[in-house]
Amino acid sequence: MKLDTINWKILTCLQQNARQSNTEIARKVGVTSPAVAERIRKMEDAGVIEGYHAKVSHSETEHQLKAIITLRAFMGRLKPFLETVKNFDEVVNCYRITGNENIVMEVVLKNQKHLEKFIDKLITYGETRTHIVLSNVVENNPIIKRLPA
Amino acid sequence: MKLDTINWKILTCLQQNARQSNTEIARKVGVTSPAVAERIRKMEDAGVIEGYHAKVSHSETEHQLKAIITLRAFMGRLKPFLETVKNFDEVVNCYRITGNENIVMEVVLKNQKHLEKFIDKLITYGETRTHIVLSNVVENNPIIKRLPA
DNA sequence: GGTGAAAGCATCTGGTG
DNA sequence: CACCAGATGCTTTCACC
Repeated sequence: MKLDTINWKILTCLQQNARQSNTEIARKVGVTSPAVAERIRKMEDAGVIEGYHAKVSHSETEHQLKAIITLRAFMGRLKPFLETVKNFDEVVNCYRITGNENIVMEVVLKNQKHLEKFIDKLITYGETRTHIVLSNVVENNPIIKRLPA
Repeated sequence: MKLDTINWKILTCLQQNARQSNTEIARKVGVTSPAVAERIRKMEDAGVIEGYHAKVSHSETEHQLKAIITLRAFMGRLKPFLETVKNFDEVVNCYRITGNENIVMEVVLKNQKHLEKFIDKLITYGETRTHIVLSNVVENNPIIKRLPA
């Protein structure tokens, strides 16, 4: 799908605050609200916009620990893991990757005991490496129109 | 902040689709829409809800490559990196972590040439390890009310 | 937390370049 | 074909219970 300047501006608005009204976006972008509504609908249909999600604080919901865990799956244990990981509430994001490890996960946990229990759950699938997150340097950086690389 | 069952239901709704109306949430949760509006406002003020963001497709915006890159900073180069990384458009998420590496980043790129250029930008800050993302196994798994660990 | 009135917004229609 | 302008029906917001 072709994205012109107006669509990029709309995307920028929606990435900043998805809950603002079409009218407000219309004012910022310089068109009328029906035009914004139609453009948004088309971008949704084309798959450019994949959804709108509230970001919920981990710390405010008693998940004090965040960690990056990599997994190097044992022979024949990758497939079972891929099916099971969807049911792990602790896993916020999980990617299959190239390299020495097969999997990298971003997990949120309540405390050290919770982390220990979670690593115990992984131990049958492969060898893990855990990195505790100290701080978020960049968080959900919006995609903006960029010049060709 | 104390989160009761109604607030957890509202959070679940907003994590699924942040752009639905309060009235619609009110119907699903079983209270009136002004009650929903007030609960949302309080959760925003308390920092439980950190924001609402449209999820924009990487592939549909010509960013065909996704990668996880870890960085082991050279002596005295971590601080300069932390200040610079905010300006790298390619970096969607960046965490400071414990362990052998100091930094893990999630980056989106247009193609291999773009990846090469990006790694060249990192080379003055430290030693990098790049893992190409093959697939998203779990993506933005919502936080739901969970029993104590 | 509910109710009801007023303001604001989304959506549909017809009309224009 | 995309946009604008105006009318209708929801939604949000506020005062009050």
